[in-house]
Amino acid sequence: MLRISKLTDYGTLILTHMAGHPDRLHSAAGLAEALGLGLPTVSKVLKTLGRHELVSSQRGAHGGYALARPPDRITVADVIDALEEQAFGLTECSSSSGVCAIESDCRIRENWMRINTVVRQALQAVNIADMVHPVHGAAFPAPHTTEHRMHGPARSAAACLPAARADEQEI
Amino acid sequence: MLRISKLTDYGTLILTHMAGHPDRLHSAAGLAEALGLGLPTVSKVLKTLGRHELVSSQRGAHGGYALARPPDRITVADVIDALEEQAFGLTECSSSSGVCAIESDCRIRENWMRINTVVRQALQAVNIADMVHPVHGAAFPAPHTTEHRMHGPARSAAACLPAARADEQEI
DNA sequence: AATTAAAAGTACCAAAACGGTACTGTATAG
DNA sequence: CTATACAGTACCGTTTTGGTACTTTTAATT
Repeated sequence: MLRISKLTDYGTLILTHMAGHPDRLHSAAGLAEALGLGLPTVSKVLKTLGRHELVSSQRGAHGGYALARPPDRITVADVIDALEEQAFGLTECSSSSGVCAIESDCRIRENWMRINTVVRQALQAVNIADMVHPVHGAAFPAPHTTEHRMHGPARSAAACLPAARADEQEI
Repeated sequence: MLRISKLTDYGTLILTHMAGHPDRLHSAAGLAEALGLGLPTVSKVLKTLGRHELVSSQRGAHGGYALARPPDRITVADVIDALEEQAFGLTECSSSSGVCAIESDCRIRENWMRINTVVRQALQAVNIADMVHPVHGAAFPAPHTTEHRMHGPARSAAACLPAARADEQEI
């Protein structure tokens, strides 16, 4: 679908919130309350982010989470990498051998790799610190677009979109 | 998951094949055979592509499909737009009103819109004609990357990837 | 006109992914 | 030693996805 999962959206939301208050430690419960998300969900996201070393955790009473690095060193691509992995370590493609040999069209793969690289670079260019400040200048690359059919993450973003077809969240 | 759906992968595969033989009309059956895909699947993809005016169709005996425009005017973004739509015209976000009001964090939405724009531009920069020719020069923008963990579409692309974690297909 | 080739439309179903929740375990502060 | 808060695992309902079948419409050929 080329959409971003809700979990990823929550992740950016959470990290952005934490980046806005770098001083204190954030408990999962506190974040859940502040952002209007379910505690188990926030917990799950934070655990995953911790596993990928985007946040550090302090257990026990008065524990909580903090950003593992300065927010300008956590990119959107990092968040996606952490939260989109979900499951499967290898797939039918590597097991069921090559059915694609037909017609030598497999150079398309090379092209997709290029495309992915490009997209990835776009995502790497945006970091959490950028997200904290409302977009003002030309902070992001290439601002002028003609047709920007937007979409919007799930709760945070999409919840307040204008109208029909507002979801979809396709990039 | 930020992955591309198989249908979209098939779409680029089909269009690329057609672009390689611009002379003749292509029947769904012929394409299915040439690319090693199921006829119903190819049929479905072509119908959708037709609905979005990326291919034109000629019905009846000796009918078939042809590109609706020169391959260099069909971008990957076009293909994605056509094939990723699948279903839902509006979603919970527009119906269940705003739960996101909490904490004013909704400026994140604006940032996501920016990000999406950037990604979209990357996808708009690649067209079907680019896919026909094996990547040679710096045809695509920004080639040099450090970490390009690839993945790969489903049959065409991914089917011949190296090893573990080869799927995922995340962009 | 009949037949045949081929696209168009609709509907359906199994499998997988997503999103969310619960439960149990472990560490730390007071 | 108790309350707090993170860690891990497992589960389940819902939605998407991918694929198939069946019927209808259009056009060429004989």
